Amino acid sequence: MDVAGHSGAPAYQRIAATYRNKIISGELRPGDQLPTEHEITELFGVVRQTVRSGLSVLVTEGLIVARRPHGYFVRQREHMVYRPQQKSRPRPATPEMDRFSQQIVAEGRTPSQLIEVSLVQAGPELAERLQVNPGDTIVARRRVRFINGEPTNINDSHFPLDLVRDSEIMSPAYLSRGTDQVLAELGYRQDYAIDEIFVRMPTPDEIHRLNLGPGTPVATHYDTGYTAAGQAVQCTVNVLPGDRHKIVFERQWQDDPGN
Amino acid sequence: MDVAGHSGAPAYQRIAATYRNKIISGELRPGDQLPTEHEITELFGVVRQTVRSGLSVLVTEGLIVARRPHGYFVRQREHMVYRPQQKSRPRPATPEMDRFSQQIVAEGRTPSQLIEVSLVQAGPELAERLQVNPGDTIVARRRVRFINGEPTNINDSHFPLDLVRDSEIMSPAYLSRGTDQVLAELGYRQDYAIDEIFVRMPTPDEIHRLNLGPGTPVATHYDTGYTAAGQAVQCTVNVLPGDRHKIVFERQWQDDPGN
DNA sequence: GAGTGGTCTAGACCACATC
DNA sequence: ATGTGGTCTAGACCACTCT
Repeated sequence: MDVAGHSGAPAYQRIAATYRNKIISGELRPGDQLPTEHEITELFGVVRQTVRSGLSVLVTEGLIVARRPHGYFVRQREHMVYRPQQKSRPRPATPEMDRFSQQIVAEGRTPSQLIEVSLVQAGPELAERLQVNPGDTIVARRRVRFINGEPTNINDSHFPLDLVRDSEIMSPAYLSRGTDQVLAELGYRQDYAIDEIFVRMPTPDEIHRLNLGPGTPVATHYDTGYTAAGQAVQCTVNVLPGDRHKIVFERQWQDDPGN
Repeated sequence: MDVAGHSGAPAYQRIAATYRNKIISGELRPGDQLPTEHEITELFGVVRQTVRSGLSVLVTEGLIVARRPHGYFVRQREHMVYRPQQKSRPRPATPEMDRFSQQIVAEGRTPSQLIEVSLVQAGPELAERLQVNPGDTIVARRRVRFINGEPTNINDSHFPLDLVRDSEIMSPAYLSRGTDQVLAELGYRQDYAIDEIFVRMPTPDEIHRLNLGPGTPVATHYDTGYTAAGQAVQCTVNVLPGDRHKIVFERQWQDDPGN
Protein backbone atom coordinates (compact mmCIF):
# COMPACT_ATOMS: atom_id res chain seq x y z
CA MET A 1 0.00 0.00 0.00
CA ASP A 2 2.27 2.76 1.26
CA VAL A 3 4.96 1.77 -1.16
CA ALA A 4 6.95 4.95 -0.74
CA GLY A 5 7.41 4.23 2.96
CA HIS A 6 9.00 0.80 2.47
CA SER A 7 12.68 0.66 3.10
CA GLY A 8 12.96 -1.00 -0.30
CA ALA A 9 11.56 2.05 -2.07
CA PRO A 10 13.93 4.35 -3.99
CA ALA A 11 15.62 6.93 -1.81
CA TYR A 12 13.93 9.88 -3.51
CA GLN A 13 10.52 8.36 -2.76
CA ARG A 14 11.44 7.83 0.88
CA ILE A 15 12.46 11.49 1.08
CA ALA A 16 9.20 12.60 -0.53
CA ALA A 17 7.16 10.34 1.76
CA THR A 18 8.98 11.58 4.86
CA TYR A 19 8.12 15.23 4.31
CA ARG A 20 4.69 14.50 2.82
CA ASN A 21 3.76 12.70 6.03
CA LYS A 22 5.06 15.55 8.15
CA ILE A 23 2.89 17.95 6.19
CA ILE A 24 -0.24 15.80 6.24
CA SER A 25 0.12 15.01 9.93
CA GLY A 26 0.49 18.68 10.76
CA GLU A 27 4.02 18.41 12.10
CA LEU A 28 4.94 20.84 9.35
CA ARG A 29 2.35 23.58 8.98
CA PRO A 30 1.66 25.93 6.07
CA GLY A 31 4.47 28.49 5.82
CA ASP A 32 6.99 26.33 7.71
CA GLN A 33 10.41 25.86 6.19
CA LEU A 34 11.85 22.46 5.29
CA PRO A 35 15.53 21.61 5.81
CA THR A 36 17.73 22.81 2.95
CA GLU A 37 18.76 20.44 0.19
CA HIS A 38 22.20 20.30 1.73
CA GLU A 39 20.82 19.30 5.14
CA ILE A 40 18.56 16.61 3.68
CA THR A 41 21.56 15.30 1.79
CA GLU A 42 23.26 14.61 5.10
CA LEU A 43 20.10 13.35 6.81
CA PHE A 44 19.56 10.65 4.21
CA GLY A 45 23.13 10.04 3.10
CA VAL A 46 22.47 10.62 -0.59
CA VAL A 47 23.72 13.13 -3.13
CA ARG A 48 21.97 16.38 -3.81
CA GLN A 49 20.39 15.25 -7.08
CA THR A 50 18.50 12.52 -5.25
CA VAL A 51 17.24 15.00 -2.67
CA ARG A 52 16.07 17.24 -5.48
CA SER A 53 14.17 14.37 -7.08
CA GLY A 54 12.37 13.75 -3.82
CA LEU A 55 11.49 17.37 -3.20
CA SER A 56 10.39 17.83 -6.80
CA VAL A 57 7.75 15.19 -6.18
CA LEU A 58 6.29 17.33 -3.43
CA VAL A 59 6.57 20.45 -5.57
CA THR A 60 4.58 18.85 -8.37
CA GLU A 61 2.05 17.63 -5.82
CA GLY A 62 1.59 21.25 -4.87
CA LEU A 63 2.59 20.63 -1.25
CA ILE A 64 5.73 22.79 -1.10
CA VAL A 65 7.31 25.68 -2.98
CA ALA A 66 10.94 26.68 -3.45
CA ARG A 67 11.72 30.27 -2.53
CA ARG A 68 15.24 30.99 -3.60
CA PRO A 69 17.55 31.70 -1.88
CA HIS A 70 15.66 30.89 1.29
CA GLY A 71 14.66 27.28 0.86
CA TYR A 72 11.55 25.14 0.60
CA PHE A 73 8.35 26.05 2.41
CA VAL A 74 5.04 24.32 3.02
CA ARG A 75 2.51 25.87 0.71
CA GLN A 76 -0.55 27.65 1.97
CA ARG A 77 -3.72 27.99 -0.02
CA GLU A 78 -6.71 30.24 0.29
CA HIS A 79 -9.80 29.43 -1.72
CA MET A 80 -12.11 32.05 -3.10
CA VAL A 81 -15.65 30.82 -3.60
CA TYR A 82 -16.73 30.45 -7.22
CA ARG A 83 -20.49 30.10 -7.76
CA PRO A 84 -21.42 29.24 -11.35
CA GLN A 85 -25.12 29.21 -10.39
CA GLN A 86 -25.23 32.88 -9.48
CA LYS A 87 -24.63 33.89 -13.06
CA SER A 88 -28.24 33.05 -13.86
CA ARG A 89 -29.71 35.10 -11.01
CA PRO A 90 -31.01 38.66 -11.34
CA ARG A 91 -28.63 41.50 -10.65
CA PRO A 92 -29.39 44.83 -9.01
CA ALA A 93 -31.23 47.20 -11.37
CA THR A 94 -28.32 49.62 -11.82
CA PRO A 95 -25.18 47.61 -11.26
CA GLU A 96 -21.91 49.43 -11.02
CA MET A 97 -19.87 46.27 -10.93
CA ASP A 98 -20.03 42.77 -12.28
CA ARG A 99 -20.68 39.90 -9.93
CA PHE A 100 -17.03 39.00 -9.52
CA SER A 101 -16.15 42.54 -8.42
CA GLN A 102 -19.18 42.75 -6.13
CA GLN A 103 -18.09 39.63 -4.31
CA ILE A 104 -14.48 40.74 -3.93
CA VAL A 105 -15.42 44.18 -2.61
CA ALA A 106 -17.81 42.53 -0.17
CA GLU A 107 -14.84 40.53 1.12
CA GLY A 108 -12.90 43.75 1.67
CA ARG A 109 -10.45 43.17 -1.15
CA THR A 110 -9.66 45.14 -4.28
CA PRO A 111 -10.60 43.82 -7.71
CA SER A 112 -9.14 44.93 -11.01
CA GLN A 113 -9.14 43.64 -14.56
CA LEU A 114 -7.21 43.59 -17.79
CA ILE A 115 -9.52 43.45 -20.82
CA GLU A 116 -8.45 42.77 -24.38
CA VAL A 117 -10.79 42.35 -27.34
CA SER A 118 -9.74 40.68 -30.56
CA LEU A 119 -11.03 38.82 -33.58
CA VAL A 120 -9.82 35.25 -33.67
CA GLN A 121 -10.49 32.10 -35.62
CA ALA A 122 -12.58 29.56 -33.76
CA GLY A 123 -10.75 26.41 -32.75
CA PRO A 124 -12.67 23.14 -32.68
CA GLU A 125 -13.65 23.46 -29.01
CA LEU A 126 -15.20 26.91 -29.37
CA ALA A 127 -16.60 26.31 -32.87
CA GLU A 128 -18.63 23.36 -31.68
CA ARG A 129 -20.03 25.24 -28.71
CA LEU A 130 -20.81 28.41 -30.66
CA GLN A 131 -22.40 26.45 -33.53
CA VAL A 132 -20.01 27.88 -36.11
CA ASN A 133 -17.46 26.21 -38.36
CA PRO A 134 -13.87 25.75 -37.18
CA GLY A 135 -11.83 28.63 -38.56
CA ASP A 136 -14.77 31.05 -38.64
CA THR A 137 -14.00 34.44 -37.20
CA ILE A 138 -15.37 35.05 -33.72
CA VAL A 139 -15.01 37.83 -31.17
CA ALA A 140 -12.85 37.09 -28.13
CA ARG A 141 -13.15 39.31 -25.10
CA ARG A 142 -10.25 38.23 -22.92
CA ARG A 143 -10.02 39.23 -19.34
CA VAL A 144 -7.62 38.50 -16.49
CA ARG A 145 -9.08 39.32 -13.09
CA PHE A 146 -6.91 40.42 -10.20
CA ILE A 147 -7.45 40.52 -6.47
CA ASN A 148 -5.18 42.88 -4.58
CA GLY A 149 -2.97 42.98 -7.64
CA GLU A 150 -2.59 39.19 -7.84
CA PRO A 151 -3.92 37.47 -10.97
CA THR A 152 -6.75 35.22 -9.87
CA ASN A 153 -8.62 33.87 -12.86
CA ILE A 154 -9.06 34.07 -16.60
CA ASN A 155 -12.44 34.90 -18.09
CA ASP A 156 -12.46 34.76 -21.89
CA SER A 157 -15.87 35.39 -23.49
CA HIS A 158 -16.45 34.44 -27.12
CA PHE A 159 -19.26 35.53 -29.45
CA PRO A 160 -20.20 34.76 -33.03
CA LEU A 161 -19.10 37.79 -35.03
CA ASP A 162 -22.51 38.34 -36.64
CA LEU A 163 -24.20 38.82 -33.28
CA VAL A 164 -22.02 41.56 -31.83
CA ARG A 165 -20.53 43.39 -34.81
CA ASP A 166 -20.27 47.12 -34.04
CA SER A 167 -21.70 46.66 -30.53
CA GLU A 168 -20.18 47.78 -27.24
CA ILE A 169 -18.84 44.27 -26.77
CA MET A 170 -16.19 45.05 -29.39
CA SER A 171 -14.74 47.76 -27.15
CA PRO A 172 -12.13 46.73 -24.60
CA ALA A 173 -13.81 48.84 -21.91
CA TYR A 174 -15.37 47.65 -18.72
CA LEU A 175 -19.09 46.94 -19.17
CA SER A 176 -20.65 47.34 -15.76
CA ARG A 177 -24.01 45.97 -16.83
CA GLY A 178 -22.41 42.85 -18.25
CA THR A 179 -22.15 41.37 -21.72
CA ASP A 180 -25.28 39.28 -21.19
CA GLN A 181 -27.30 42.47 -20.86
CA VAL A 182 -25.73 43.93 -23.98
CA LEU A 183 -26.57 40.75 -25.87
CA ALA A 184 -30.16 40.95 -24.63
CA GLU A 185 -30.40 44.53 -25.90
CA LEU A 186 -29.21 43.27 -29.27
CA GLY A 187 -32.08 40.81 -29.32
CA TYR A 188 -30.23 37.73 -28.09
CA ARG A 189 -31.61 37.06 -24.64
CA GLN A 190 -29.93 34.18 -22.88
CA ASP A 191 -32.46 31.61 -21.71
CA TYR A 192 -30.38 28.68 -20.50
CA ALA A 193 -26.76 27.67 -20.23
CA ILE A 194 -24.71 24.50 -20.19
CA ASP A 195 -21.74 24.34 -17.86
CA GLU A 196 -18.82 22.00 -18.40
CA ILE A 197 -15.86 21.73 -16.06
CA PHE A 198 -12.59 20.03 -16.98
CA VAL A 199 -9.65 19.46 -14.68
CA ARG A 200 -6.14 19.49 -16.09
CA MET A 201 -2.67 20.92 -15.78
CA PRO A 202 -2.28 24.45 -17.16
CA THR A 203 -0.70 25.39 -20.46
CA PRO A 204 2.48 27.52 -20.40
CA ASP A 205 0.37 30.48 -21.53
CA GLU A 206 -1.96 30.03 -18.57
CA ILE A 207 0.99 29.64 -16.21
CA HIS A 208 2.25 32.96 -17.50
CA ARG A 209 -1.04 34.87 -17.39
CA LEU A 210 -2.01 33.57 -13.95
CA ASN A 211 1.48 33.44 -12.47
CA LEU A 212 0.95 29.80 -11.45
CA GLY A 213 3.46 27.84 -9.45
CA PRO A 214 4.46 24.28 -10.37
CA GLY A 215 2.01 21.61 -9.27
CA THR A 216 -1.03 23.85 -9.62
CA PRO A 217 -3.83 22.27 -11.64
CA VAL A 218 -6.64 24.34 -13.11
CA ALA A 219 -10.34 23.89 -13.64
CA THR A 220 -11.66 25.04 -16.99
CA HIS A 221 -15.29 26.12 -16.84
CA TYR A 222 -17.04 26.40 -20.22
CA ASP A 223 -20.24 28.41 -19.82
CA THR A 224 -22.22 28.27 -23.07
CA GLY A 225 -25.36 30.43 -23.26
CA TYR A 226 -28.35 29.81 -25.51
CA THR A 227 -31.50 31.70 -26.47
CA ALA A 228 -34.87 30.04 -25.89
CA ALA A 229 -34.70 28.98 -29.54
CA GLY A 230 -31.49 27.07 -28.88
CA GLN A 231 -29.12 29.45 -30.63
CA ALA A 232 -25.70 29.71 -29.00
CA VAL A 233 -24.94 33.35 -28.22
CA GLN A 234 -21.78 33.19 -26.12
CA CYS A 235 -19.22 30.78 -24.75
CA THR A 236 -17.16 31.91 -21.81
CA VAL A 237 -14.05 30.02 -20.76
CA ASN A 238 -13.13 30.53 -17.12
CA VAL A 239 -9.76 29.20 -16.01
CA LEU A 240 -9.63 28.77 -12.24
CA PRO A 241 -6.33 27.93 -10.53
CA GLY A 242 -6.91 25.04 -8.17
CA ASP A 243 -5.00 26.66 -5.32
CA ARG A 244 -7.17 29.78 -5.33
CA HIS A 245 -10.74 28.62 -5.90
CA LYS A 246 -13.45 26.35 -4.73
CA ILE A 247 -16.54 25.87 -6.87
CA VAL A 248 -19.81 25.92 -4.96
CA PHE A 249 -23.42 25.37 -5.92
CA GLU A 250 -26.62 24.24 -4.23
CA ARG A 251 -29.38 21.83 -5.13
CA GLN A 252 -32.97 21.56 -4.02
CA TRP A 253 -34.50 18.09 -3.96
CA GLN A 254 -36.95 17.22 -6.69
CA ASP A 255 -38.14 13.89 -5.36
CA ASP A 256 -41.75 12.91 -5.13
CA PRO A 257 -42.40 13.47 -1.40
CA GLY A 258 -44.48 10.26 -1.25
CA ASN A 259 -41.37 8.26 -1.98
CA MET B 1 5.70 35.37 -23.55
CA ASP B 2 6.80 31.98 -24.87
CA VAL B 3 9.84 31.98 -22.64
CA ALA B 4 10.57 28.30 -23.07
CA GLY B 5 11.00 28.81 -26.81
CA HIS B 6 13.74 31.43 -26.47
CA SER B 7 17.16 30.22 -27.37
CA GLY B 8 18.31 31.60 -24.02
CA ALA B 9 16.03 29.24 -22.10
CA PRO B 10 17.51 26.20 -20.34
CA ALA B 11 17.96 23.20 -22.60
CA TYR B 12 15.44 21.07 -20.75
CA GLN B 13 12.79 23.76 -21.26
CA ARG B 14 13.56 23.96 -24.95
CA ILE B 15 13.14 20.20 -25.19
CA ALA B 16 9.83 20.35 -23.32
CA ALA B 17 8.61 23.24 -25.48
CA THR B 18 9.60 21.45 -28.68
CA TYR B 19 7.49 18.39 -28.02
CA ARG B 20 4.70 20.31 -26.30
CA ASN B 21 4.28 22.38 -29.44
CA LYS B 22 4.26 19.28 -31.62
CA ILE B 23 1.49 17.83 -29.46
CA ILE B 24 -0.61 20.99 -29.30
CA SER B 25 -0.26 21.64 -33.03
CA GLY B 26 -1.36 18.12 -33.81
CA GLU B 27 1.91 17.08 -35.42
CA LEU B 28 2.08 14.44 -32.71
CA ARG B 29 -1.32 12.85 -32.11
CA PRO B 30 -2.62 10.87 -29.12
CA GLY B 31 -0.96 7.47 -29.05
CA ASP B 32 2.03 8.55 -31.16
CA GLN B 33 5.49 7.70 -29.91
CA LEU B 34 8.15 10.30 -29.18
CA PRO B 35 11.83 9.71 -29.97
CA THR B 36 13.65 7.74 -27.29
CA GLU B 37 15.68 9.51 -24.63
CA HIS B 38 18.80 8.40 -26.45
CA GLU B 39 17.65 9.89 -29.75
CA ILE B 40 16.67 13.20 -28.16
CA THR B 41 20.08 13.26 -26.51
CA GLU B 42 21.67 13.33 -29.96
CA LEU B 43 19.08 15.71 -31.45
CA PHE B 44 19.78 18.38 -28.83
CA GLY B 45 23.38 17.60 -28.01
CA VAL B 46 22.84 17.23 -24.27
CA VAL B 47 23.24 14.40 -21.80
CA ARG B 48 20.47 12.04 -20.92
CA GLN B 49 19.66 13.62 -17.58
CA THR B 50 18.81 16.87 -19.31
CA VAL B 51 16.53 15.09 -21.75
CA ARG B 52 14.83 13.39 -18.82
CA SER B 53 14.27 16.77 -17.14
CA GLY B 54 12.58 18.05 -20.28
CA LEU B 55 10.37 15.03 -20.76
CA SER B 56 9.44 14.96 -17.08
CA VAL B 57 7.95 18.42 -17.55
CA LEU B 58 5.59 17.01 -20.15
CA VAL B 59 4.85 13.98 -17.99
CA THR B 60 3.82 16.18 -15.08
CA GLU B 61 1.73 18.28 -17.46
CA GLY B 62 -0.12 15.11 -18.31
CA LEU B 63 0.77 15.35 -22.00
CA ILE B 64 2.86 12.18 -22.34
CA VAL B 65 3.39 8.88 -20.54
CA ALA B 66 6.42 6.59 -20.33
CA ARG B 67 5.74 2.97 -21.28
CA ARG B 68 8.82 1.00 -20.48
CA PRO B 69 10.55 -0.50 -22.34
CA HIS B 70 8.83 0.99 -25.38
CA GLY B 71 9.29 4.71 -24.92
CA TYR B 72 7.24 7.86 -24.44
CA PHE B 73 3.79 8.23 -25.98
CA VAL B 74 1.33 11.09 -26.38
CA ARG B 75 -1.42 10.57 -23.86
CA GLN B 76 -5.02 10.11 -24.87
CA ARG B 77 -7.92 11.00 -22.67
CA GLU B 78 -11.57 10.07 -22.74
CA HIS B 79 -13.96 11.98 -20.55
CA MET B 80 -16.98 10.42 -18.93
CA VAL B 81 -19.74 12.89 -18.18
CA TYR B 82 -20.33 13.59 -14.49
CA ARG B 83 -23.62 15.33 -13.66
CA PRO B 84 -23.88 16.43 -10.03
CA GLN B 85 -27.35 17.86 -10.68
CA GLN B 86 -28.91 14.51 -11.52
CA LYS B 87 -28.45 13.30 -7.97
CA SER B 88 -31.41 15.40 -6.89
CA ARG B 89 -33.78 14.09 -9.57
CA PRO B 90 -36.28 11.26 -9.08
CA ARG B 91 -35.17 7.77 -9.95
CA PRO B 92 -37.26 4.99 -11.49
CA ALA B 93 -39.68 3.44 -8.99
CA THR B 94 -37.88 0.10 -8.76
CA PRO B 95 -34.25 0.81 -9.53
CA GLU B 96 -31.94 -2.12 -10.01
CA MET B 97 -28.87 0.03 -10.33
CA ASP B 98 -27.58 3.32 -9.00
CA ARG B 99 -27.29 6.25 -11.34
CA PHE B 100 -23.62 5.72 -12.05
CA SER B 101 -24.22 2.13 -13.16
CA GLN B 102 -27.26 3.10 -15.20
CA GLN B 103 -25.23 5.61 -17.16
CA ILE B 104 -22.35 3.24 -17.79
CA VAL B 105 -24.61 0.43 -18.99
CA ALA B 106 -26.41 2.89 -21.27
CA GLU B 107 -23.02 3.63 -22.82
CA GLY B 108 -22.48 -0.07 -23.46
CA ARG B 109 -19.77 -0.48 -20.84
CA THR B 110 -19.52 -2.66 -17.77
CA PRO B 111 -19.62 -1.13 -14.29
CA SER B 112 -18.46 -2.75 -11.08
CA GLN B 113 -17.69 -1.59 -7.58
CA LEU B 114 -15.66 -2.31 -4.49
CA ILE B 115 -17.48 -1.36 -1.30
CA GLU B 116 -15.96 -1.18 2.15
CA VAL B 117 -17.74 0.03 5.28
CA SER B 118 -15.88 1.14 8.36
CA LEU B 119 -16.12 3.31 11.45
CA VAL B 120 -13.64 6.16 11.37
CA GLN B 121 -12.91 9.30 13.30
CA ALA B 122 -14.03 12.46 11.58
CA GLY B 123 -11.23 14.71 10.37
CA PRO B 124 -11.80 18.46 10.42
CA GLU B 125 -13.12 18.59 6.86
CA LEU B 126 -15.82 15.98 7.40
CA ALA B 127 -16.59 17.01 10.98
CA GLU B 128 -17.46 20.52 9.91
CA ARG B 129 -19.71 19.36 7.11
CA LEU B 130 -21.46 16.67 9.16
CA GLN B 131 -21.95 19.05 12.11
CA VAL B 132 -20.06 16.78 14.51
CA ASN B 133 -16.90 17.32 16.53
CA PRO B 134 -13.52 16.43 15.06
CA GLY B 135 -12.59 12.97 16.31
CA ASP B 136 -16.22 11.83 16.65
CA THR B 137 -16.90 8.41 15.22
CA ILE B 138 -18.69 8.43 11.87
CA VAL B 139 -19.61 5.76 9.35
CA ALA B 140 -17.58 5.69 6.14
CA ARG B 141 -18.94 3.79 3.17
CA ARG B 142 -16.03 3.74 0.76
CA ARG B 143 -16.49 2.76 -2.82
CA VAL B 144 -14.21 2.57 -5.86
CA ARG B 145 -16.13 2.43 -9.11
CA PHE B 146 -14.76 0.61 -12.14
CA ILE B 147 -15.59 0.78 -15.82
CA ASN B 148 -14.53 -2.25 -17.84
CA GLY B 149 -12.28 -3.21 -14.95
CA GLU B 150 -10.49 0.16 -14.83
CA PRO B 151 -10.83 2.21 -11.64
CA THR B 152 -12.69 5.38 -12.56
CA ASN B 153 -13.67 7.29 -9.46
CA ILE B 154 -13.86 7.22 -5.70
CA ASN B 155 -17.19 7.70 -3.94
CA ASP B 156 -16.87 7.79 -0.16
CA SER B 157 -20.12 8.46 1.72
CA HIS B 158 -20.00 9.50 5.37
CA PHE B 159 -22.80 9.51 7.94
CA PRO B 160 -23.09 10.52 11.57
CA LEU B 161 -23.04 7.27 13.53
CA ASP B 162 -26.28 8.02 15.41
CA LEU B 163 -28.29 8.26 12.23
CA VAL B 164 -27.43 4.95 10.63
CA ARG B 165 -26.51 2.63 13.53
CA ASP B 166 -27.73 -0.91 12.79
CA SER B 167 -29.16 0.11 9.40
CA GLU B 168 -28.45 -1.43 6.02
CA ILE B 169 -25.93 1.30 5.40
CA MET B 170 -23.58 -0.45 7.81
CA SER B 171 -23.43 -3.47 5.52
CA PRO B 172 -20.82 -3.46 2.74
CA ALA B 173 -23.39 -4.75 0.23
CA TYR B 174 -24.63 -3.01 -2.85
CA LEU B 175 -27.77 -0.96 -2.11
CA SER B 176 -29.64 -0.71 -5.36
CA ARG B 177 -32.13 1.82 -4.06
CA GLY B 178 -29.36 4.10 -2.84
CA THR B 179 -28.32 5.31 0.57
CA ASP B 180 -30.44 8.44 0.26
CA GLN B 181 -33.54 6.26 0.12
CA VAL B 182 -32.39 4.27 3.15
CA LEU B 183 -31.80 7.50 5.04
CA ALA B 184 -35.30 8.69 4.11
CA GLU B 185 -36.78 5.45 5.46
CA LEU B 186 -34.91 6.11 8.70
CA GLY B 187 -36.63 9.49 8.91
CA TYR B 188 -33.86 11.64 7.51
CA ARG B 189 -35.18 12.84 4.18
CA GLN B 190 -32.67 14.91 2.24
CA ASP B 191 -34.14 18.25 1.21
CA TYR B 192 -31.22 20.19 -0.18
CA ALA B 193 -27.52 19.78 -0.76
CA ILE B 194 -24.43 21.94 -1.03
CA ASP B 195 -21.82 20.99 -3.59
CA GLU B 196 -18.20 22.06 -3.31
CA ILE B 197 -15.55 21.22 -5.89
CA PHE B 198 -11.82 21.55 -5.25
CA VAL B 199 -9.07 20.99 -7.78
CA ARG B 200 -5.73 19.62 -6.63
CA MET B 201 -3.10 16.97 -7.19
CA PRO B 202 -3.95 13.53 -5.79
CA THR B 203 -2.59 12.00 -2.60
CA PRO B 204 -0.46 8.85 -2.87
CA ASP B 205 -3.45 6.89 -1.55
CA GLU B 206 -5.65 8.22 -4.32
CA ILE B 207 -2.95 7.52 -6.90
CA HIS B 208 -2.94 3.94 -5.67
CA ARG B 209 -6.70 3.41 -5.50
CA LEU B 210 -7.38 5.04 -8.87
CA ASN B 211 -4.22 3.85 -10.62
CA LEU B 212 -3.43 7.43 -11.64
CA GLY B 213 -0.52 8.33 -13.86
CA PRO B 214 1.79 11.24 -13.06
CA GLY B 215 0.46 14.64 -14.04
CA THR B 216 -3.16 13.74 -13.41
CA PRO B 217 -4.99 16.23 -11.21
CA VAL B 218 -8.26 15.36 -9.51
CA ALA B 219 -11.46 17.17 -8.70
CA THR B 220 -12.84 16.56 -5.22
CA HIS B 221 -16.60 16.94 -5.07
CA TYR B 222 -18.07 17.28 -1.58
CA ASP B 223 -21.82 16.62 -1.69
CA THR B 224 -23.32 17.46 1.70
CA GLY B 225 -27.02 16.66 2.17
CA TYR B 226 -29.36 18.31 4.66
CA THR B 227 -32.90 17.74 5.90
CA ALA B 228 -35.43 20.54 5.56
CA ALA B 229 -34.58 21.40 9.17
CA GLY B 230 -30.94 21.97 8.20
CA GLN B 231 -29.52 18.85 9.81
CA ALA B 232 -26.59 17.35 7.90
CA VAL B 233 -27.32 13.70 7.13
CA GLN B 234 -24.53 12.70 4.80
CA CYS B 235 -21.37 13.98 3.18
CA THR B 236 -20.12 12.20 0.10
CA VAL B 237 -16.63 12.79 -1.22
CA ASN B 238 -16.26 12.03 -4.91
CA VAL B 239 -12.73 12.00 -6.30
CA LEU B 240 -12.74 12.41 -10.06
CA PRO B 241 -9.51 11.96 -12.04
CA GLY B 242 -9.16 14.88 -14.42
CA ASP B 243 -8.22 12.70 -17.37
CA ARG B 244 -11.41 10.63 -17.13
CA HIS B 245 -14.22 13.05 -16.31
CA LYS B 246 -15.94 16.20 -17.30
CA ILE B 247 -18.44 17.78 -14.93
CA VAL B 248 -21.64 19.00 -16.57
CA PHE B 249 -24.68 20.85 -15.34
CA GLU B 250 -27.33 23.12 -16.79
CA ARG B 251 -28.90 26.39 -15.71
CA GLN B 252 -32.22 28.01 -16.55
CA TRP B 253 -32.32 31.78 -16.51
CA GLN B 254 -34.03 33.49 -13.60
CA ASP B 255 -33.97 37.04 -14.89
CA ASP B 256 -36.96 39.30 -14.89
CA PRO B 257 -38.00 39.13 -18.58
CA GLY B 258 -38.75 42.85 -18.59
CA ASN B 259 -35.09 43.59 -18.02
C1' DG C 1 20.82 -10.28 -25.66
C1' DA C 2 19.39 -5.72 -26.71
C1' DG C 3 17.15 -1.68 -25.70
C1' DT C 4 14.00 0.89 -22.93
C1' DG C 5 13.26 3.95 -19.02
C1' DG C 6 14.38 4.33 -13.55
C1' DT C 7 17.65 5.48 -10.18
C1' DC C 8 21.95 7.22 -8.34
C1' DT C 9 26.75 9.21 -7.78
C1' DA C 10 30.25 12.94 -7.92
C1' DG C 11 31.34 16.47 -9.43
C1' DA C 12 30.67 21.61 -11.74
C1' DC C 13 29.03 26.40 -12.78
C1' DC C 14 25.26 29.73 -12.54
C1' DA C 15 21.70 33.49 -10.96
C1' DC C 16 19.90 35.50 -7.33
C1' DA C 17 18.63 37.64 -2.81
C1' DT C 18 20.31 38.64 1.47
C1' DC C 19 23.91 39.95 4.76
C1' DA D 1 30.74 37.34 0.32
C1' DT D 2 27.65 33.76 1.44
C1' DG D 3 24.26 30.38 0.82
C1' DT D 4 20.21 29.14 -1.59
C1' DG D 5 18.11 26.58 -5.33
C1' DG D 6 18.60 25.87 -10.85
C1' DT D 7 20.98 23.63 -14.43
C1' DC D 8 24.19 20.46 -16.53
C1' DT D 9 27.86 16.84 -17.42
C1' DA D 10 29.70 12.06 -17.49
C1' DG D 11 29.50 8.37 -16.02
C1' DA D 12 27.15 3.81 -13.59
C1' DC D 13 23.93 -0.05 -12.43
C1' DC D 14 19.23 -1.75 -12.39
C1' DA D 15 14.49 -3.98 -13.79
C1' DC D 16 11.80 -4.89 -17.24
C1' DT D 17 10.04 -6.57 -21.79
C1' DC D 18 10.56 -7.92 -26.36
C1' DT D 19 12.94 -10.79 -29.62
